Amino acid sequence: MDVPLAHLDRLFDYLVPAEWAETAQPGTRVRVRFAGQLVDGWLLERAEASTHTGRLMYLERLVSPEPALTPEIARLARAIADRYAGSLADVLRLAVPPRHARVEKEATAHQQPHDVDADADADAAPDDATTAARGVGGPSGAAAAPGARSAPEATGWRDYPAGPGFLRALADGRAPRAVWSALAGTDWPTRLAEAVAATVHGGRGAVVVVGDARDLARLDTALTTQLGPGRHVALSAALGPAKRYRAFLAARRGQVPVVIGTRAAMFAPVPRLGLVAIWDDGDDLHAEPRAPYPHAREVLLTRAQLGDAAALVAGHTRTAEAQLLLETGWAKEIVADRATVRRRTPLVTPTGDDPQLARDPGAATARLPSLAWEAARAALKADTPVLVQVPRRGYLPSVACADCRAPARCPHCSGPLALRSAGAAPACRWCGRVAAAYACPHCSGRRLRASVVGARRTAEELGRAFPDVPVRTSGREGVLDAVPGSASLVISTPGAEPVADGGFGAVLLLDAWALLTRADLRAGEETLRRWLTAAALARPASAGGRVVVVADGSLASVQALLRWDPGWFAARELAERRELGFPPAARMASLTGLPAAVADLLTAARLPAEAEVLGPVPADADQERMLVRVPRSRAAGLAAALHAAAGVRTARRAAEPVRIQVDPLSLF
DNA sequence: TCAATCCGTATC
DNA sequence: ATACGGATTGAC
Repeated sequence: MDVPLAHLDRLFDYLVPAEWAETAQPGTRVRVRFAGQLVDGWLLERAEASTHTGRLMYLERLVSPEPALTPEIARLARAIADRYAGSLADVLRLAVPPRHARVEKEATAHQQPHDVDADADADAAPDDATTAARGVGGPSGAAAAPGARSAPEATGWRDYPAGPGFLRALADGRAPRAVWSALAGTDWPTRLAEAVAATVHGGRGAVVVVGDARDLARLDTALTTQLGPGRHVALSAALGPAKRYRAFLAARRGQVPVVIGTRAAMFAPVPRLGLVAIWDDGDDLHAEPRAPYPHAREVLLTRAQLGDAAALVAGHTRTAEAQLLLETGWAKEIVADRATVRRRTPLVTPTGDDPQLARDPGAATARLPSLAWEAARAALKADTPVLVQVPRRGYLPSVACADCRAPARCPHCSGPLALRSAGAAPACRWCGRVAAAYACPHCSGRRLRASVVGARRTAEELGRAFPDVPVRTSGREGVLDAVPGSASLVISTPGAEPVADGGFGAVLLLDAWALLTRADLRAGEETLRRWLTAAALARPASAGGRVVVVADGSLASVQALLRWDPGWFAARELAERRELGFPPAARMASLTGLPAAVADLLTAARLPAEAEVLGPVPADADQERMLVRVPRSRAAGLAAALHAAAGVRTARRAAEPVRIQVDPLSLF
């Protein structure tokens, strides 16, 4: 029932008019009269009789006989609603794209026998399914359709001792679960495509989720190579309603065994799901911003669990959540041995942003320590491109002492000082106090400089330093996909780094301090993720690849980068979160709303005995935020209690909403 | 004692 | 939003 009220999050019985006795199947969309109004709903089950004692109403309308909601996804949606203290209706809105009647009709044509004329609208590929398969789960379903290529030799997985075994298990129809730490320079789209191909070869389907459109395009290409055309569809919110529903239907109807996409694809139905995979699960794009705010990794892992499918959590880095999967024994790691890691990784060197280096005559610009400058010069001289990672524009520029370069910290709370606008006095990003008369505690200097400057300015400075070299930028406006393997400077914000033909000769990671001082539980993890993602684009050390990170070498994130050991960092991170009682070691929920409303919800909630209520934490405007923490063993109880309490409030018509987020991405 | 009205609550 | 049941009120 498409009503947002928490206390109505349950099933309601209706009579099915005789004329729809056959067509009104589970999974179809219906319209019903509910409390006097016409509302949309899903037909979830057919039954002989109802336990409802009151009078039953008839279905008002069968919107379409298309069973868009499969039993697997219905069950998954209920599980995700329960996990995130949300309503089934909210999850279903995320899970099933809006119906597009014309697409539904036109796509029916594709199910007619012999209607496999791919040329009719070849430009729509790969959205269009063109295989001969009909129906889901039949003995000659799409996954085993004739014409499937034999499983390709997935040699790239041999770099990892557990890799070939994982692929064999996929092909054999088993359900292995793994956390994969991809090697630097690896062609990860091809590795993922190989895993998918092995699954498809074994007669099953797969769902793969990546963070953004660029990653999706790369995976799309790799899959077409591995599986041939027409064996998969790409789903993303960017497609637009018609294409999106067409791709969705192709998967739902079993015309393709594989769905790839951004998080919009995490609920995509595929016939006989055999594998779910997520690339770069630390990317915050995987967190759904709409209620109940499910994370793609959690949705996919729940699917694997419920459907007895294999799972692959992949990335250059490793999140604390992935580490927890390993430490609980739920998944096994796929990592290369140390010798292979060393052979594939660039040489990583930290360099402090200290005054000695800055005064070095070799340092041609104020921002670039000499070591970074040397690495760039050497790479350009070898006619290889240089990648410079700079913080995204729009970040508040943090400030440092202009004399000794020590980060300027708030005298009251030690938070980072930032310039809100040029010329204004710096203010603390944590407590908001304005530091009007700042004096550096190290050298008593009174002058401050912005330690984070926009990408444009960096590009200008570097361009001046290397006048004969082309400078390209990749960022918000204008993302580069790839650059040639010849000498050039590429200035990029995190996440927008292009790949370079043959790899970058040098990668410079600037302004680490801006990333590391973010007031966030995940700051360290996120910093390492961005560094490894950029550094993985460099050539191996043996081919001259160098990475210079402008940060203090004693920091854990820097250490992890130097050693190229994301597993070590993740274990450390998880241990720390265990100690502090933070997710994923504990389960947390945040409640955001007007103080009275939040208090009201907490009063109504019958929280598990172990629950701790923390806060309030500052939130927007007049809102406040409370955190509730329970041990992982009480996670289900916490979600149930919060959902029930939300139900009590909606039943009472409490006007002021409270946003409930389980495992919110940021806690502070 | 009974009907008209009000209020809270469920919504098949 | 609307409909229903139970409680409340006021008139006989």
